[in-house]
Amino acid sequence: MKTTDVQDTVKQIFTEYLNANGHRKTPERFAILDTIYSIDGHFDIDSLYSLMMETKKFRVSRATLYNTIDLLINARLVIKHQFTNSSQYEKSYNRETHHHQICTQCGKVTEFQDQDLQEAIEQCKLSRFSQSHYSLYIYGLCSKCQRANKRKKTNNINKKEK
Amino acid sequence: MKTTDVQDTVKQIFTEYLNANGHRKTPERFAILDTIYSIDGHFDIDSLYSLMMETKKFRVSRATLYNTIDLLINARLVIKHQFTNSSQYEKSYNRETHHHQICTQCGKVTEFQDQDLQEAIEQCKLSRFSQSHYSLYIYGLCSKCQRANKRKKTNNINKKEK
DNA sequence: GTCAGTGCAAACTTTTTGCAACTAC
DNA sequence: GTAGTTGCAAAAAGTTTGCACTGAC
Repeated sequence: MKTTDVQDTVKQIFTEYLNANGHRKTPERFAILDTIYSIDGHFDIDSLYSLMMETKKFRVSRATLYNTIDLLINARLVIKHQFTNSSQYEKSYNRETHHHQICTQCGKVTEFQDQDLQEAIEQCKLSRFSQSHYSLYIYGLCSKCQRANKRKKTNNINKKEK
Repeated sequence: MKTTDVQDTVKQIFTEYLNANGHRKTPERFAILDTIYSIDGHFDIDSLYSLMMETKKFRVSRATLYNTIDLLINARLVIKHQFTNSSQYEKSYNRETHHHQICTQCGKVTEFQDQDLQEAIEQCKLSRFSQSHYSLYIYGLCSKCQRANKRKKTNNINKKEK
């Protein structure tokens, strides 16, 4: 599916969602949806705010961003993550399911895919619970930080570390 | 393993960790460790603070709670979660590996176990990344909220909902 | 005695809320 | 016209920081 097709489709899904729930179709809401679906990967409220100013010259308040993102989450067009203190978001329509690996040292978040794992999680039967979506976060050290630590350890050969 | 054994063991692990990293063994730190290992399930800073006042009559500042919990996370005795805006913690030594299911409506967090799933995740080979721990959060509706929604839908049979 | 650790309060960051002005319907 | 939305600013909530005092070593 081309990017433009996705943009159109999500716009349509959002329109239907707004109609179905008696919400208004304001220009702010569609500008936000559009910007979000132009972003690859994760973003937070602040970077979304800046990006809208830069690319669309469209100024919306942070309050509206929070409000609209809530609607988009309910419409299943956006997923919210909380790796750190501030929330991160990402578009969710027409994206491959993926998992996240997070470096506990530098905080870098990388995505990866694993078909088997994905199936195992989706197959997982939960009693009295209707599964809608999930997040798998794997914590550890990225290769860069591993190397950095190895260097540090060699330099401080006397200093015992856990 | 009995609870008292666990308490003793984690105290020993923490002592070793503090020694190895040149930190002091203050009474605050051990009181916090002790209280945390008396809690079943998740807790946040505020409830830990209250609990220490109630049960141990031990008053520590929030700043110290944050500091000490960071040490405990590094010592691998505590795990941090961020389901919501505020961080939640849980003891991690001698606990069965478990996953979390979170109700997107009422926010209730339940734990469950699944041996196959656990193995699938641990086996998962990540290129250039050394896995230390992981979190699997499954979102959906708990049975209570499912029933509540069903009732609501029947009452508003005319109001179309997504 | 020294310096890491503590308590406190202030600062900071992120998110929510109240309200007047605006606009989609 | 009216009620849902928006922007703004203030408030709230959670966490971090600076600093003087304390106590583990």
